[in-house]
Amino acid sequence: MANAVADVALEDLTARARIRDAALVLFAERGTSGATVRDIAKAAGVSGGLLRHHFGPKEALRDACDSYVLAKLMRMKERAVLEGELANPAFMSAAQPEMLLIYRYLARSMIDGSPQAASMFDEMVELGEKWLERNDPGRMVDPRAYAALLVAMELGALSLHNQLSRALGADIFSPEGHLRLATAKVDFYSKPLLKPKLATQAHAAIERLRVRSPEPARAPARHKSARGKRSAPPKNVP
Amino acid sequence: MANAVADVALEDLTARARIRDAALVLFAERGTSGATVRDIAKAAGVSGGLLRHHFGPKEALRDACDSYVLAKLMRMKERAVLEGELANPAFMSAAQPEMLLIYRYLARSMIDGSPQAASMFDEMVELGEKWLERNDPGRMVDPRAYAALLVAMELGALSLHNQLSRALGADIFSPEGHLRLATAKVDFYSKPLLKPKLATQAHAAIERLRVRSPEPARAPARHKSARGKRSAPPKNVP
DNA sequence: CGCTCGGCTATACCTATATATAGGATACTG
DNA sequence: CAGTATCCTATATATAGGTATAGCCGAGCG
Repeated sequence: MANAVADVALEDLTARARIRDAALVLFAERGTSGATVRDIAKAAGVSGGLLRHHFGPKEALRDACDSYVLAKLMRMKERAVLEGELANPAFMSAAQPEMLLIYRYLARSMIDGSPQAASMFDEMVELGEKWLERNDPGRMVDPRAYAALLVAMELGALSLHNQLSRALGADIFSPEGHLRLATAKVDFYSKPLLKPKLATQAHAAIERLRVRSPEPARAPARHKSARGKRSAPPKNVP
Repeated sequence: MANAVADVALEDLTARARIRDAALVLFAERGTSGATVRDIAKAAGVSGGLLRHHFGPKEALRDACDSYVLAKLMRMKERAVLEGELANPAFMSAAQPEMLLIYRYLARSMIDGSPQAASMFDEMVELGEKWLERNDPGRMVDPRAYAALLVAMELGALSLHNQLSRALGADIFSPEGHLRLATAKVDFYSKPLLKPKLATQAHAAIERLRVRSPEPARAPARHKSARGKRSAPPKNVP
């Protein structure tokens, strides 16, 4: 558990800070419902009562963690305003270990879905959209959606760090695994999977769907699901 | 609540199937620890005892869901072998509503992390890697890592569907939201964020990090992080 | 009819967990 | 030194939730 930061060092020596740090770790690892206050207290080396004394009910502890992470992100944001860190594959290199924890917590809380997590997500989307508009004005057909997708994918991949690490054979938070992932990220962000021709085809296909009755695959009213080239008729499989 | 599929209609009328379907939904929504057997039983309209009668302990129910989803995916795989669905932004259009549920369950179980989820993830990575090798042989420097990242990002974005939907102002599983997301995906997969020059720079930077003893880019001399009982191996790196 | 058997409910546990309170120890202040 | 405010532990309480069991009921079958 990383102690927080130098400039709040004094407070971070307190039990309160230890509790918060332990909560960050366990919430990040197991989620809100998976982490128990007892385990958090034990991890922080204090009694459950003290935890309650400082933070009150579990949800309040959770909120405190959210606020802490939010503040951290704000500080980080002002340090590298709109530098395009989202798309910079080296941005994780720059992060201190405590920042990795922050990001893991962030990714997890996005899934659990607290109100603060929602606003953090939106904040990041906003940031990404502005960055897009500044660096590539008008290149994407829907910058907002693009930014949202970008953030969701980055955070989503992060929240799957366990699977990712196993598939890669190295913890993506270790130097080795991280470098390997960074390489893949550069490829990912520089070599388009869809070639222009395919892309225009795809856009056209989407446009066709958009114009048509916006009833994608669901059963259209009365008739059987006639549409769709692969409406699988009753095959009999157990 | 989508009943499973037409082609197993008979079995799906049974309470056992209703329980399984309800479990799929609740596990997908709240995760393993967040969903209670009581809630699942209530959602299925049966008693808790019957649930236990059919599936035994909670973990076994969870396993049954995993197996079910795995089987579904296998069937889907054989239907569209290596068709590149991962990278095909329209692949979700083709999916029936029940498939959406399957994917949501999949994404969630990746985070909770059962053994079966792990093998499913690996399977998808394998699939993606083969597809890469077939369609763009030798284009990516590390196809394995690339495929893993791709899968993690796709599934990760899916697992953040709540945030994504809110940021977009439309449920990404609704026709409207889905189309908007599909458009963004086409852009995402066709318009590289990193231009070639930047990409080579980034690759070079990573290479430098790889040879050197990994030293974080901006590591301001920080005084003792001594208190941490973190394992103190030679390389102190993010 | 009387029997069993599988699907099903109701209910009884018992542990884990969140919540709450009482009281001890320590430091700081007058 | 007395007092008190803060930090802290130990313990109690209520509830939730996973587990387990006893028994009902309707269908098939001799």
